Amino acid sequence: MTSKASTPERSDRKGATARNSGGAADKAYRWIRSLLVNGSFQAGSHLREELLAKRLGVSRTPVREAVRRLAAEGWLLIIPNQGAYVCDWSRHDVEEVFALRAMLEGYAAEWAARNATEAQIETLQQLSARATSLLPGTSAEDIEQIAELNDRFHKLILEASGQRRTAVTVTHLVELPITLRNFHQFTAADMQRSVNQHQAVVEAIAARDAAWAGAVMRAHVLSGKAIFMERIGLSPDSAGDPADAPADDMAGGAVLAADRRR
Amino acid sequence: MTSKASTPERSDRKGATARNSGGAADKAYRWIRSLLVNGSFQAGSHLREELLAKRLGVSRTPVREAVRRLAAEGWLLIIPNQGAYVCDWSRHDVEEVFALRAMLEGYAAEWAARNATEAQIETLQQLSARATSLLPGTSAEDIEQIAELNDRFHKLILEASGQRRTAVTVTHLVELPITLRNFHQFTAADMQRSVNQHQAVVEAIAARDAAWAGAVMRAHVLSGKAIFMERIGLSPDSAGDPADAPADDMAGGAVLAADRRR
DNA sequence: CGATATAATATTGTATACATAGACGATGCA
DNA sequence: TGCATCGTCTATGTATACAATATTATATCG
Repeated sequence: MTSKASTPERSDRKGATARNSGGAADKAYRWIRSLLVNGSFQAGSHLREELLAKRLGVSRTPVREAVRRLAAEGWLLIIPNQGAYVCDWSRHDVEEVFALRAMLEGYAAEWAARNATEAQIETLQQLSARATSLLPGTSAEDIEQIAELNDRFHKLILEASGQRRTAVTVTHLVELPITLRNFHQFTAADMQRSVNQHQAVVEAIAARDAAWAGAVMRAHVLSGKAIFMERIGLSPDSAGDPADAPADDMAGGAVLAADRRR
Repeated sequence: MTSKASTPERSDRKGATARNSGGAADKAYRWIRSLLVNGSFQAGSHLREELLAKRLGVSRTPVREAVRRLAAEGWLLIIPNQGAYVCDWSRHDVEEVFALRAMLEGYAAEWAARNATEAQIETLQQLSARATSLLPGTSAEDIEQIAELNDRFHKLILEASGQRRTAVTVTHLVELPITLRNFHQFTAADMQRSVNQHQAVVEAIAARDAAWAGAVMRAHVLSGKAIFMERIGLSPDSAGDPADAPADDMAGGAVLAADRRR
């Protein structure tokens, strides 16, 4: 390892992060993913390459690439010679994702406590403070703002941890349940608690206490899971799925997924 | 979730596992991956689609798909409009991978202790026993056999855990460092220890003791890390990378990665 | 001689055409 | 009616052709 060969030095000019170019494939990727996040596709529906391509004004080739990528990230299930299907989420899947997030983000927080620069810690404090200042946060814009700050907070911790592979895995995991989360809102009490927990995470990292930071972060994620489950209409530990409104006909995208079969 | 729509019921006929078809794309995927595992490519080298395609006797299209998939799994780094480069592995990367494996495989072992069927436990015991019987295992075939049993053991635990997303993540993580591991052999003592640890894992699972199973598995993975680091020529906790023989010209495949640049 | 601009070349990205495999429906038969 | 087989048809899989972009070599200017 660490060969002397002419590696592009990794995160060079366009950087590893900058897979986001202006290409048609990336355009297709972002578009389809946004539809998945919106819930515009019914779970289990069959995505047809040509339909997507025509709708986007590109050929099947970049669409194929986007679809494969989304499948690798867990959004779609590809069956050979048959195509891509939108994954549906069992209660068990959701639980697994939160458990993984707790482990991995906890791990990242531990390393952030060790590796974060002073500037990064400063930024974390600012993000946390700004969220606090918005706090009662009943209006829609406030909620949007807090959610944005929340995202940046978590992303910065992943970055500060210096654990790259962990970061990309978590990023994929985090985005998946958004599909469902978007249909519900957090109560003021939930947000209060979340913001407080962020504050605690910052304290632990600033104190360079890895174990503390990890523990607080794990608690934070699992607390989020409880809220999530409740909002979804599932009690945090019972089975079954009562009242599972699929939130249909949104953005008119569902038509793309029209499935022949009954 | 759990929609009533006509999902292909997930792991149906060809199953989610059976992305391994006879298609050219899968053929290309397996071939390129085997070269990566063998270390036939020098780290940092540029993979040209047309070369790979010609060598395999297929067109660029399936090769492209395979390359993108390998990039998603962490083998390659794709830079837009520039192509795919073989990732090189820093000491830090290797450590992160083992840390993740310890977490995730430990988690899987916990769930295997809860969820494994009696038949699965029986199989685990058999795998462990067969490895024990091969034990001094000095010959090349013995080592090969033990490695094979080892793989099946770990895979079965992942399967028995019922944690699907964890399983696929781990599978990707596990395969990555093989690149380097293949160039070295475990000592008899190492294998003895590994086999013993497997035995302990089986015991814990058979006892349905999740905490125990998780702890033993985590210890097992981290023990493997120590062996790995030593074999690679890195002391388990010091920095620097002395004696980094790239093990060139293997299987004649390195020619594929001939890089113009100096 | 060195640096910069520019042309030539090579490689990736996208579109289109063709091949192949699975799905759906019709037909024949028990 | 129920079931199996066959044919058609749709969607995916692969190959090829073309376009756009990056890299390398060359030439020109300071």
